[in-house]
Amino acid sequence: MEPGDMLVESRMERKKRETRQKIIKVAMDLFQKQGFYDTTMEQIAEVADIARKTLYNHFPVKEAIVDEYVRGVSKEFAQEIIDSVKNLPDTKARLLAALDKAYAWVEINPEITGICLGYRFKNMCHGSAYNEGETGTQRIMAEIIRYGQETGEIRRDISIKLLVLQLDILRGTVVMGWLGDKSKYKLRKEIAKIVDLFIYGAVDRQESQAKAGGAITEE
Amino acid sequence: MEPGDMLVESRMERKKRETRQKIIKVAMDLFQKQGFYDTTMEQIAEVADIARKTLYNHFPVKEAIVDEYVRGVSKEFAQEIIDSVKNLPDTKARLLAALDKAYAWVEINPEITGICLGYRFKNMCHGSAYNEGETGTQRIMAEIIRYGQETGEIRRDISIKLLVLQLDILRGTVVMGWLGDKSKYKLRKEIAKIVDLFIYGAVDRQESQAKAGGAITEE
DNA sequence: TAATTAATTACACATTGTATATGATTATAA
DNA sequence: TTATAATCATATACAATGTGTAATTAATTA
Repeated sequence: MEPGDMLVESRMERKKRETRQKIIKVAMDLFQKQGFYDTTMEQIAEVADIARKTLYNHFPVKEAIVDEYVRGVSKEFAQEIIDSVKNLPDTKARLLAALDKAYAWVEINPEITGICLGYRFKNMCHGSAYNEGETGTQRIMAEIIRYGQETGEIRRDISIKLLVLQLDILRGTVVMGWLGDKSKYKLRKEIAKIVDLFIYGAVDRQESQAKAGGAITEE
Repeated sequence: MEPGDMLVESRMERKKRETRQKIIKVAMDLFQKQGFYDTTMEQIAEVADIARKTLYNHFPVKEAIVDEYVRGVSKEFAQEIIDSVKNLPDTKARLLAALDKAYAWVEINPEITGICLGYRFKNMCHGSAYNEGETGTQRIMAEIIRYGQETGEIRRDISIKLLVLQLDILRGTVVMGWLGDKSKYKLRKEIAKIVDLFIYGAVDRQESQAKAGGAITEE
């Protein structure tokens, strides 16, 4: 036994993690090549060289593989996105810029995005999809909102958690809508509306609207 | 051929509708008796006295039965809820009262509610769950918001459709959260926060908050 | 009545996800 | 080191979902 071994993952834990990683890699490759719905768990197991039942031990449903993959990707990009919007003038600009970067990825991976969002929304009431661990996007939004609260721009009588939840849900909804009809909506424009609504609310505030230089209007 | 026959539904259409209604009734009875997940499509078909394949012709997945049932119930109650909140002082009070009534039903039917919301959220990008026909709850919220716009209380630079969508999603999210942990959250209190956030937004408006008599605070 | 259209049905099938028992590895302790 | 328990992988079997196809039945139209 080497020093610090009990802090590091044991051999068993490591092997398990390696299997998970391999499953994710194999599965995502297959999804990309032949589509999510035309790829069976059987096939994934075969290519990953494990039993089908073992696959189910790691991921209870096929969607869970996509979910974990997306979590990984978004966590990877979270910090650099946070850094890149830090110096923008206000919360609205920061949110728009951050979501804009996130959607660059979404536009390239529409199918994966749809699967993942559908899975998370469906299981929203169970811990797995929405409570276990913060998403990269959620962390980004939490940082931006926390900073907005510190600077006095965002109200402090509502918890960050609830604010992030609201924003995250709205974001997801817009993306889902866009996925259903990509021609109709311009993703960025829709997001701009939602962010404006999130920050200023549905109330009609003549004076504040003037101050903000006019809100986004519908065409 | 009797007069006005082409305006009325034909025999075939009527029989089809009757079959659908029978399926819904049979299924909901079974769900109530033995739970949603312990009821199979086979069993529903058997009790409804139709072939399993016929059942799938009417409802592509089991959840769709629940969805249509809930749509029916909510449409039934929509008008009377709208009427009952008409004379309240402002939009916020109207929304709270309306949602309060809706949640009386939710609290009695948690399983059905969860199934239905999960199904709608999952298929948000396809027409079926969120675009085909207005929900009762959506109609209620649309009416209240439209009235709020007329009286100048709610901003008019964002379409009713988008406002309703946002509100509907937030509502659904809160309910889903509550379903996952009924002990922790008081449904009404959570809703009150969400409605406040929806109307006034995330921005910190010192003067308006004073005017509104203080916003809802977290405990 | 005959022809056409639509719905129901029976049948077969691929796939999903679970339950159960068994073998293989690893961690823990005597 | 050996024994023991725990954990993961596996094989097998199974109930259920959802789909595709073709045959049958019912309803509409001419």
